[in-house]
Amino acid sequence: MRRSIPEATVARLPLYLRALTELDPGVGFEATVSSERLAELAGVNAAKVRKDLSYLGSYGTRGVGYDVALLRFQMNVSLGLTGERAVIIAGAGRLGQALANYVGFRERGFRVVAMVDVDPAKVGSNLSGIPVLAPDEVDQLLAANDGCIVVIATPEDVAQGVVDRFVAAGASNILNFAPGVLSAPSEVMVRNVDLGLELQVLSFYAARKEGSVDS
Amino acid sequence: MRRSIPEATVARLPLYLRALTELDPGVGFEATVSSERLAELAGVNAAKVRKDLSYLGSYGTRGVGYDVALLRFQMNVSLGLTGERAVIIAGAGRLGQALANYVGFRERGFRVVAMVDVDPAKVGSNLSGIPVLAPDEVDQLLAANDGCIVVIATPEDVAQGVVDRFVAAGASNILNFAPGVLSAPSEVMVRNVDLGLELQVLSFYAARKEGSVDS
DNA sequence: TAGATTGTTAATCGATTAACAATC
DNA sequence: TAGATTGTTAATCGATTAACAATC
Repeated sequence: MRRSIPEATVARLPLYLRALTELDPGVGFEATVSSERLAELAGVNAAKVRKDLSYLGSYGTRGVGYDVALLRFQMNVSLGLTGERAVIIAGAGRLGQALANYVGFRERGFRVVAMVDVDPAKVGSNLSGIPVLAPDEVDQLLAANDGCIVVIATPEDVAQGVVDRFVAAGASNILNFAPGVLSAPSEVMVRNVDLGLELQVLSFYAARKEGSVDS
Repeated sequence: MRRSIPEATVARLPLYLRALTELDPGVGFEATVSSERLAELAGVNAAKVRKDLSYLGSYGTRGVGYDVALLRFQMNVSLGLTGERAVIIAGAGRLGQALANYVGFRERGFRVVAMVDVDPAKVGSNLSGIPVLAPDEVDQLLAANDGCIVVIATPEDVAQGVVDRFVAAGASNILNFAPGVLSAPSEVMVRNVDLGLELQVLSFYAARKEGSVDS
């Protein structure tokens, strides 16, 4: 029975992986790293690093530190990044296409295998080498890509319907770019990236700075 | 002396604004709303709603609820959304262009006034009606757009330099899409959206589901 | 052995939520 | 007045961090 890892910890694992990747560029460059140094690279507290890493197992050596290559490997295992992971993008509009071509995905071991769109003018074509499929091919697509991640890049008003369709086809990991609250069964992991919300939060702080000039 | 509002609360204000906007579609449709109902629409706890809203001031009436139109207006004031707010996008690549055309920004009162790029082939042109400027026009651009938000959509390796340049020109609110830890003076608000990180977090949960099948 | 650093416990902190007095 | 619902206090919860025993 595995302990469950706090979501806040999970969200920091990619930061540690990035730091480890920077430390491990060649052969025997920096063999070990302390929690202190790793914390500095990831921009967090050293105690937090040790606590987070202890959830993954005991990969450090007291008095020495963490073996960079080993920890990096284990981190990849924990994050399920040992092979290539398939990504399917719902919505082949501007955002969908930008995401499909985002090099940051490929660099991190993700492969966009298909886009799905309702537009008959797009279906059947290849956009930057990525095939565009019709919605009625979703079942087949999901069956062929076990453990894939579905990215929702459709207009807001159809997002819930699209999610329902993908969940029915077996999707269980969703990254949603459409604004608004989506509902999905609790065993389906949904992460939301709301670009408008991010701007509104920044607008709040911008307004605050303006406000404090006078009064 | 204003109380400072917790960041977690600030991040929820846009959710409340969205809910209020749904409730307020015409004249006298739903005049008031209870914290209970608002909580349901925003997908949070009712006590949290009341606590969050109390930071903005006392806009409710005991026994009655919140006046939808009034609260919506005050929310817009708090979020600095009473006028149009300028957005400047650094990087006119695929992601930058997708963001520049993202309708969700315009719908929420943001206006992309310019993109900035180093590519001489793009500088001076209009991409979807948005002018592309050269880096040496940044000072002028920032001076002309007080309280603007700068979006970093450049490659990772130049992001820090771009941030430094914009901060020197007076930018104080940054939405960063480049992976990695950016440094900026503490008075500059930086929010990070790391698309690769989001996928890695989902990959973690996907791996977990696979793992629990066997073993 | 002495110095360094992990892994973990215990203390601290902040955010969430329940409860309720205030009051419409 | 009775019922409803806010605004706020106090209790709870979980996450962060300091501290230190274990141990290389």
